[in-house]
Amino acid sequence: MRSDEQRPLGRPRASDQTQPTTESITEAATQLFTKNGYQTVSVNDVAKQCNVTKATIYYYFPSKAELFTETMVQMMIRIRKRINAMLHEPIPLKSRLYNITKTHLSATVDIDINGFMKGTTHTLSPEQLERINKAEMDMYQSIEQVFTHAMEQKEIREINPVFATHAYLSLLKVGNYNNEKQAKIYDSIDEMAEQIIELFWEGVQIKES
Amino acid sequence: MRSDEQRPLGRPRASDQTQPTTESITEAATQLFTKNGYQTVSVNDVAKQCNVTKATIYYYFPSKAELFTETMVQMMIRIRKRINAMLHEPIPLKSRLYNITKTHLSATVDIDINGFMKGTTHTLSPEQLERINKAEMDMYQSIEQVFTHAMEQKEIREINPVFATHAYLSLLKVGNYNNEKQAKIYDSIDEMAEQIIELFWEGVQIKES
Amino acid sequence: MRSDEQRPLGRPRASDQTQPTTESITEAATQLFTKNGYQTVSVNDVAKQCNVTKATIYYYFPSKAELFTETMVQMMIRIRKRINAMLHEPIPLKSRLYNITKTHLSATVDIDINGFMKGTTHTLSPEQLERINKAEMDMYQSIEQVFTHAMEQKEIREINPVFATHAYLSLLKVGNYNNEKQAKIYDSIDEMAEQIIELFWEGVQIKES
Amino acid sequence: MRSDEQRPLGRPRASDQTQPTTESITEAATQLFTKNGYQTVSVNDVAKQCNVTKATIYYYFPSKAELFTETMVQMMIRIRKRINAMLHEPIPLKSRLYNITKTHLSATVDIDINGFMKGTTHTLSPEQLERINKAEMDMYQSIEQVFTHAMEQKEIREINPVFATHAYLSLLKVGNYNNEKQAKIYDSIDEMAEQIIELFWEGVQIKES
DNA sequence: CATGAATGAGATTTCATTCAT
DNA sequence: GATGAATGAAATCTCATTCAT
Repeated sequence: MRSDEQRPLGRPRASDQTQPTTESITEAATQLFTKNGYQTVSVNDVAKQCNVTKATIYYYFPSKAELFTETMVQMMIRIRKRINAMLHEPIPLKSRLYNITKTHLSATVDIDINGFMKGTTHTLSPEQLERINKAEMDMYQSIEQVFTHAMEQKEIREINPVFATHAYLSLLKVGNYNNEKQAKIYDSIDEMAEQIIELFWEGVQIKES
Repeated sequence: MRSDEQRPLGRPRASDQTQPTTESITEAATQLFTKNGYQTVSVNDVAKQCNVTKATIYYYFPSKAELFTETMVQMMIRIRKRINAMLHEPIPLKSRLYNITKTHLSATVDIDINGFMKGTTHTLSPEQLERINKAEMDMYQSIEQVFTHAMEQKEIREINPVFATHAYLSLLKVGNYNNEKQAKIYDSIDEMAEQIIELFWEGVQIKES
Repeated sequence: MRSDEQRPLGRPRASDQTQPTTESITEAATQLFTKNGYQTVSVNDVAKQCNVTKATIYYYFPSKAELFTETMVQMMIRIRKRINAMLHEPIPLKSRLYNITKTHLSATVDIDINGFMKGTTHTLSPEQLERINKAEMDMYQSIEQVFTHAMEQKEIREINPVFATHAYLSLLKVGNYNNEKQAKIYDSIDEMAEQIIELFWEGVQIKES
Repeated sequence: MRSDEQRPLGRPRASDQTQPTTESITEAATQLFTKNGYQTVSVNDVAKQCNVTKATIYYYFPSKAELFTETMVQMMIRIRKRINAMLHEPIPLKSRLYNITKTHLSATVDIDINGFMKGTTHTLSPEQLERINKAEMDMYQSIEQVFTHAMEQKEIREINPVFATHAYLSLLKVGNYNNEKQAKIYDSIDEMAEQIIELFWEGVQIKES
């Protein structure tokens, strides 16, 4: 179809292979879904973004809902891994959180699950909702565990670890807000991260009486 | 569900009016949009919820986008007023925040603007986006002012008031999370509010050196 | 509703009365229908143009189709009268036709019945179509008679008078074309009229053998 | 009319294809639009006429306006070609015009552009209007050139060729009128054509003084 | 006399999905 | 493995029309 760029004969070299189709699709889907939400993004949008046709997507995924589910779950698994790695470095908890914060603020994808789940409840099957939910929970769990551990070590004060986790992640989103709106709160990611950690850390620190 | 109360053509008799139609529409729209987001909710959904037809909605609002915009703006104005009133009671800032938190957690509507704005950027006109944006900013501003004032009064530590505002509101959303998911973090709203305020307050308090 | 322009008390003076409502409606309708055709013009368009509401139009006319029919018929009656008057002045036929042509070219309304009747066949009732048809025929008839008479007087050659009529009116429309398109054929109405009559007259003249 | 030949989902089998779908669509559209005008004809009407669904039409044409534009332009190109061919046969101009007239009167499609353009100005984009306009102009141009040439050859008298063109086409439409109304002017197409050419030719002939 | 409120039917358009190739 | 062609269902929006006031 693109006759101007004739492909040479023979098996293409490995380096020429850019990416298996499934991956291009998932990648495009991740980007679009997290940015615009489930309803707004059409299967065609995803197809265009990765230069295939709608039908190709249906060759790999049985439905839009499934594509979304898979995409979301995979994304959360990736995020969990990334967080997990940083969560177990041999440095003080505050520093670990600081690093995670910085990494997250520089990442393009958003962690605001609730945001792009808006309005999927009626469309996704219970089983799919459950899978996403599980992935989300898993993502939180390692953080919760770290908080629980830190509490035992008296590194932080007595606090519901689930609450602490959500409070922390919630504050992370303030950083995302920073990116989207025209009026930035802080100029640099570093400063933003520092302020977030500062507030959170004071909030969960052991109170000196 | 429809045929039991088939409304006749033409103008309805004046007698049994309980609420002006515009209000029923806005009310239904607020509920649906905040719960499910812009794209998911169809004009027909709104119509059904308030027992009128699609056409009636288009009689009052020129387009879905405009209905959404109006609804969001009005909602934010209401929230701002409510917050504003509580923000200026003659009690310590921490108590005022606690009250706001409690009120907000018991309210049905959500403050997670970013959430239901997902995917509206392509659909709403720049002018509409701007209106919503302004209403959002206005909503934040009074909180910002209170923080600025509190800083001057040495009630809280030196901190960017915009950041403080967003951090506070972000933590509020942890409460909404509490409502939606099956696994509640805390059983009572009071406890939830206490924990939120506790964390936030420690985070912004003047540090004793 | 327009509080800035308070109407004085008492019965308004006769001169203040601008026009009976029916007439404003017919006038507006004539303008819009002839310019844009039946389907394109909504009842609301007509209402706006004459500063009343849709309901008012329905107070005077039972349906859009009827409004259209009435409007068209009245318009054709007016045109017929105008043509008729000029058709019986005591001057040579060629001059009479020239005058009619000039008058018609300066008039705003269009005589291209077929044009704005496009697509009304399915919408108008047979009876309404018939009324319009009759008015159209009546409009033509007086011209036909004049041609028949002229033939008897050997003022023009033997020719089917119905054909002559339509040929003449057809040529008239060339003038309307002149108005609408950007590239005018002739600058002045006079010149246009002259050329039309010249061509037509030569075409129907008695051939000198 | 629908249920007897319920077409299954998906791509149809290749075997029994008589005509590419695009062509069926354009054909149906040409017929309907020229007969009933833009506004009256719904996309569904076109779809039904060529036994596909609305969605299929939108698969090939991005909008109704575009379908209309394409249809009109293609039709005018076809007409132009047909006229052009006859316009350059090596016979006297009067005979060529006679042939064109006869052919046109037997054709089903109408040349009355203004007629089915009624009310499209507000709906079509300027670019679409421009395309149609250009096709129309192109259609006229070859006729104009022939008249200009004939004038130089003293085959016809001095006359504005644009005017002559429109006058000729206008007279052609008298023939269409003949077809539509119940009361025919002449019984046979041949006679109609003769009369039209007779009138026109006398009208543009060199005057013997 | 005139209008505001409401509706039913239908128009245009989008989109997830299917299927033969 | 990938795609072009086609569709059904639904969404947004328009409009002629009705009716109580």
